[in-house]
Amino acid sequence: MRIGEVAEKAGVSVRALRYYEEQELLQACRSSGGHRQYCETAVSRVRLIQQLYAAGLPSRVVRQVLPCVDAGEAHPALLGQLEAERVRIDERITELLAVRDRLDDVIALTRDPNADCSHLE
Amino acid sequence: MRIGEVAEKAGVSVRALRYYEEQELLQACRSSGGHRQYCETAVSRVRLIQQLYAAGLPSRVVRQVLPCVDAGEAHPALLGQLEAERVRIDERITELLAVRDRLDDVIALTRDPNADCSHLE
DNA sequence: TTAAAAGCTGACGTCAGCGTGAGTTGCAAG
DNA sequence: CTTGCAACTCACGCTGACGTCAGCTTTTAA
Repeated sequence: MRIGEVAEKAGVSVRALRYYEEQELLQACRSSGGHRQYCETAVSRVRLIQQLYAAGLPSRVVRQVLPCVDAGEAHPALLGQLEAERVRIDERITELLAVRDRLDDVIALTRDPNADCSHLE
Repeated sequence: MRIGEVAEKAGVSVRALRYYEEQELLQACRSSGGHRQYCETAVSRVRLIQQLYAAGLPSRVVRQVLPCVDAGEAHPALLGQLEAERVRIDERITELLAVRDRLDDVIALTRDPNADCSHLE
């Protein structure tokens, strides 16, 4: 596949794909003319990268995590970092749930002034 | 309270508090010499601001949302935006849960090669 | 009273994840 | 062959939430 097709299927920009390669997150071989050639798994790989970004991981961490997801295992040193990231993600989830509840209260109160407001303050 | 005390209690930098004031997220009256004076509620307000930032809201949205949380209600126009933000937060939570499960699988496999790997690929 | 600590106001620096030209080349269709 | 889109490589720009340094003033502890 060529870069434009991967970009469209994965829902990201061409620029983003070049950036991922620069960050060593996504490999591509080259045609004789220097054009990038992606294999079929590239699309799901890009989706995974996006997911990890969405989880707040910076690219240097993504770069370390990706091979582990591929291999299904991690070096002991990395394992600690993975667990730390897991904790951070868990904290993010907890925060997001709290904020969501708070937003829900505001929305509910706006619609019905007698609604329960257990999460406010 | 003075700015240093608020910063310490809320666990943010002094610079951040000045930035919040600049963004009109946090008010402070001034002493005769020009030093900021915060009321007691400032600390929890800062925590709320941090929470909203953590939810991915940019400061212009936080600026709109804060009075609604205070009042427990929102203007109709804003209500739509709040609901949109709620949806976005919900999506983030779903993504984070997926990534967490994936990380869990890698961690589990690393510790025990026979573990279940239902979330990988 | 005086020195240290804490605050003040600019204003520039940073970092990540791309966006956005500019100028050049590859490649498939007519 | 040539046309025209798609890709290529620099390389600078942008945005947001602060960090940080400079130079000066206020407050507080000794």
